[in-house]
Amino acid sequence: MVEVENIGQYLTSKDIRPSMQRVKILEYLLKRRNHPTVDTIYNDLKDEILTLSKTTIYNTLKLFVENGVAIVINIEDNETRYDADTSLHGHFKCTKCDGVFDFTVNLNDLAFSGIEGFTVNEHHIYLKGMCRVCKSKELV
Amino acid sequence: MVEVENIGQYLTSKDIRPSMQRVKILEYLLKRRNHPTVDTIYNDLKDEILTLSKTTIYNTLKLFVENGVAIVINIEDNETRYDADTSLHGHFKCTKCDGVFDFTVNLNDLAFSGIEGFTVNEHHIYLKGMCRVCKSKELV
DNA sequence: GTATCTGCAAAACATTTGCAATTCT
DNA sequence: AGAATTGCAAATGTTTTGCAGATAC
Repeated sequence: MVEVENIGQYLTSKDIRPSMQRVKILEYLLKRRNHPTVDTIYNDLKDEILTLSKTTIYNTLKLFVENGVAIVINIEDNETRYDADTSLHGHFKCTKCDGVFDFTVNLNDLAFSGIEGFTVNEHHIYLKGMCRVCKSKELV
Repeated sequence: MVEVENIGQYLTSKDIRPSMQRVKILEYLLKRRNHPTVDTIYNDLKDEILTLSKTTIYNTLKLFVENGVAIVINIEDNETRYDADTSLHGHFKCTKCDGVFDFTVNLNDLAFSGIEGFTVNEHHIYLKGMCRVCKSKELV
């Protein structure tokens, strides 16, 4: 669910008690859509939630992932990012500005061979390159 | 190149001096095709190369990736794996046996939308689920 | 003999764990 | 009160860095 009007209600429907920290973290993910790391979330929320600890962010994100509220993005090996959009979509990372962008994946246009008979539960599709904005800046 | 007859020559063509450690590590990757972590490589080669250190494996793999001899596989957030097959293909991880399998990906232009005008340099396509062997064992 | 490469030890990071204090119901 | 949650501090595990010795050209 990317459009969430009542975060507390949404968390409850996912069997997660809506504590203040959990609501704020999910709200952050849904509003920013910046595919943040734990560190990014911590730095952006620590002024709003003065007692916030990284442990709580780790605990919360783990809970979110287990209960289908968020997914893990492993587009880079030295940073684990999170996304509250759990629908099937791809992630593009611009190696120039380090931004991560969502894109639509049409599975019907992707043909996989060599894993016939396998059961697929998760799709992770990552692309890397240069985004349009960085490309236009290169031309200057 | 997955079929490499002369590893030393191949490394030289990639501007990498073929030291004994580098040749052995690449040979390992090409023969095993097991998408290993640094730790796996270390444990499998330490008896053959008694003085081998993990630092050398880290150094070597970094060099391989920079020079297009290997690619990084980030299918799991707690383990960085490597593959000496640098051609476009996908990786399937069985969450039951933890095996990683290669598969062929046929990319169609229509497959991705929302990143028009972006330049794509790398494709990372990861699937997770259960492999055929583990599925057959489940039925018992 | 000078560059490069290797590998030990220490440092740097990210993540997890143990546990006590706090907060909910 | 009792259960769940938070957050500090310590532990763990992986990767990087500094550097001295070994090796190659």
